[in-house]
Amino acid sequence: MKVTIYDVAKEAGVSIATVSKVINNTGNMRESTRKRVLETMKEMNYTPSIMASALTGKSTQTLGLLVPDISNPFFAEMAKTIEDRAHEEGLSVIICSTDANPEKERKYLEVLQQKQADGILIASKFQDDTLLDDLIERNVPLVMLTIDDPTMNVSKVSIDDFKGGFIATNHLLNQGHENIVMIAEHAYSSRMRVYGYREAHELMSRKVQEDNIMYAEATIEGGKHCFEEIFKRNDAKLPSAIFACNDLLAIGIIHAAKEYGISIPEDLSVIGFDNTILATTSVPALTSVSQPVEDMGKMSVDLLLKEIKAGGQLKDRQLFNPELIIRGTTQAVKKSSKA
Amino acid sequence: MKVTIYDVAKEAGVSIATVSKVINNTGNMRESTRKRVLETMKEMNYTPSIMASALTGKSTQTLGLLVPDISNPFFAEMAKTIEDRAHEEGLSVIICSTDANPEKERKYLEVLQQKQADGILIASKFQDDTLLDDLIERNVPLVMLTIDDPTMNVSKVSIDDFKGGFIATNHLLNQGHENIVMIAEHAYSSRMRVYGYREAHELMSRKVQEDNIMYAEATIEGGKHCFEEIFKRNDAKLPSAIFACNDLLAIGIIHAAKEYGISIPEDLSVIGFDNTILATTSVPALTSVSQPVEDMGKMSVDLLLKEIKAGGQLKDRQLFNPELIIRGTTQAVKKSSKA
DNA sequence: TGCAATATAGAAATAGATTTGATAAAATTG
DNA sequence: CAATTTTATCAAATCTATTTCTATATTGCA
Repeated sequence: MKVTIYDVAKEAGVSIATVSKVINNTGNMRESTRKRVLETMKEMNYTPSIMASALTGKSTQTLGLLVPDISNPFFAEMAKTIEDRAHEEGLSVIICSTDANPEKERKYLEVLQQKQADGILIASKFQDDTLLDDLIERNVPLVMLTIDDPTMNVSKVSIDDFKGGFIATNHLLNQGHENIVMIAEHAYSSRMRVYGYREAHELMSRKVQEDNIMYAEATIEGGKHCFEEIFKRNDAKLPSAIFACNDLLAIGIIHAAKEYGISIPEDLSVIGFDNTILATTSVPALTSVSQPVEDMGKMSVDLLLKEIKAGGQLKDRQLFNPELIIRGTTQAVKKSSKA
Repeated sequence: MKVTIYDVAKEAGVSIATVSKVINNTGNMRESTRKRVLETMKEMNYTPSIMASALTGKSTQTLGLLVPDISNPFFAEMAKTIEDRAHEEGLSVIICSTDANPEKERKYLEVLQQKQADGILIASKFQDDTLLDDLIERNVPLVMLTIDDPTMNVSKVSIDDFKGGFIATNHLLNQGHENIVMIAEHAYSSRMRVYGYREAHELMSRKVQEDNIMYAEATIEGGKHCFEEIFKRNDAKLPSAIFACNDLLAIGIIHAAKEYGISIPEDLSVIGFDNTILATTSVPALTSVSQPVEDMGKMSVDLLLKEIKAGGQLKDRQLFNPELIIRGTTQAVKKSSKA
């Protein structure tokens, strides 16, 4: 069987209390004793049982990560950096895809608490905010990732979504596009990106056509549907550019456009968001607003660790800079068509 | 504080032993008692502590999943289906990306055992096979996923890689390609795919040029490097088709080809493997050998569950069928060039 | 009715740690 | 050198379950 603290104690000729102190580096102790115990532990290849230690209220060395969908490359890439950083610190990560399903949200949160996760990283919007409020109230260490919702009083790591929406729209406007459709998700980040979209118009004294702001699910299919809906509108009003709130949507747009015989970027410019691997692999390569995934993932773990130490009292906020990566799906409007 | 078994026992007016029996549905008991305890548990919103229960040797309701890299869309998609299935069964999944790093392999396995994972899904090759041998010897419930290595005496879920290699190569040969480069990974699955590649040649009485079988890391960069290496060869010997062992490599090939002014599929046919989202989003869409990711993920969890019940003694083997999805990156050789 | 057989419930041991309070040993002080 | 303080160690309680064994209570059958 597994070596326990009792075995070590017996072998080293001390009590289990002494061994425990050596493990946790607490209390006073003769240097010779500490050394002897340490050696015995090594010799016997002893590792403390996390279960037993967790039972007494100690940490489980486990984090929870809630994402909408791990098969979305953006979250997969994010998960990778989080996992890397966590493992560096000796923590494991339990990943949960909520699928924007309130029932799953509830259940996963329950499971994570039952498993006594030391802290939870939330990169998924919650249908039911009261679940989060409950966590906050009970001081569960929490960091919200990519969700900079000011109504939530927790630590947050995200990009400046307002700026993200602004630079994308601004780029299109500067290229001469006048009719720009924006496709948003039903998520907090999108709200701010929409404001950025508005601000860009405002600064150039352009009026926003309200029906140019559409909403869709963050999937390729969602993008296709949107395109079809746009296409069904009055042909005269067809946009010359579409700004999608993530790469999946943008890819969907591109696919649908191809089916409809509309060439990109000649007839239609497209901008995505997140700058995932999909943006680099699509042809033409997708212009996209990049989030510094690695920095954000690393920061979110570091922040959560601090939060855990502070007992969920910290409430920090880290804002990163989005960056527009210009590739092949955007193009200036030809003067002829403008005139 | 949290409600414990003691609280429930006191409230229901029974001993903790009785409550435990109700929880685990063991032992005999008056129906009225069982009902009363059940009601009290519900009223008090009691959930048993997994830590305490794990301490006595019970399950932790946790699985480990080892993949080479969760940010590779193939494994992300696989992880999603595994996670879904596991959660249906009330299990959480700890995901670990080994990055083909022996040090990480060792550490992650150690962590999973320390956390008393009920079972481990391995979808990552191991540099150090002795680590796995050790697990097998100690009857740790194990399922190898996408790795049908006959030297390993464990449960396995994979596709028929031989067939996968065969149908891809066969398709190219039938299209009139005579000089087909195959890019493999250093993984067991690739070995079998290479045999399939050979068999396809054999059946058509074609000789395999040994230097047409190349090896690379499963990344876009790896694909690019390969292409450059091929290109550096004698121009006269340039292949008319490349069969890559995964989509990332194929995408890398396509990118590099573009840089070198070689058009696909006119000048060069490309086949990928895994049929990930990348295959559908690339332009032209990538012809790829599809693995039934959902079925495989689900099956691997089900198998692992059985394995757990059987105490790691089962040793089942499930082989799925690969399917060639023909898209836009493959094309028959023009007769003129053949003649 | 009496005794064996069975059903029901609980006391106590156990799992592997942490932590507190007590005690013994060593060091310090007057 | 005795009295006091400090240091080093351990016994025992605790955390929240599971499980075995024991003690009643109930039932069945002669």
